[in-house]
Amino acid sequence: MFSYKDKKVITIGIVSELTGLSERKIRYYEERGLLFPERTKRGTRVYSFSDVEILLTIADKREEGVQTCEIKKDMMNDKKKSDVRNQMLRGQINAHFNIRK
Amino acid sequence: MFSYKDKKVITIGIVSELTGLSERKIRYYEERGLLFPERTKRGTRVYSFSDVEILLTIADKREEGVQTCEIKKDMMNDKKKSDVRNQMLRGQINAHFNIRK
DNA sequence: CGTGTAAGGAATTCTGACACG
DNA sequence: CGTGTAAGGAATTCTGACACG
Repeated sequence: MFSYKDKKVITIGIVSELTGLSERKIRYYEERGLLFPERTKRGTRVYSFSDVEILLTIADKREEGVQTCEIKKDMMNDKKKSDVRNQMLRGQINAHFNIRK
Repeated sequence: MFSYKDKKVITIGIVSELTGLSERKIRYYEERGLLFPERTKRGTRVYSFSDVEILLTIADKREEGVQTCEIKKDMMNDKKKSDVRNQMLRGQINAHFNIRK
């Protein structure tokens, strides 16, 4: 359920190299609620590979001129869809096991 | 072929938290040739999740009193074995495709 | 709105060395 | 051999703000 992909261990400097985005931009997108890094004890932001992927998506949309609030809506929608998908999957699994019972 | 697990993106402070090992130990095990972090442009060491796993293995062995050179030999052996395994697998795949041809 | 930058402080990382054993 | 520590410097990260637009 929890893989390396979601483990928050990458500091902002590395994320900046990985994405080509300035630290300013990365912090700003967080401020806008587009991603949620964790913090180390001392307050340094740490990101996951998933966060890096999100940032790359944001970078693409920004290049197209899409505003951060629009990007956020899109991401919420994608999340909803995948939530629905997960619910359906769970339903199917339940159905499967009910038949077998 | 190349996954998040092998991507070198974690700085030594985070690795230290993740493994419970002091930075001194982590650098020393590198000096002994047990793992090979990369460096950022500015010279900071960066590690992968694989490196973190290696360090946890080292920590276990060190607790048992095994010396670093012994640990290194073991790791070389394990590597050889998995190399052999990979060769065998490749052989099987080739055989499979030869039959189909 | 989105992003750059200068500012000052606090925490990080690096290397080479001394210490103990 | 394996690890701690103090030392000094260089690079990182953080926040709040001013700037432009």
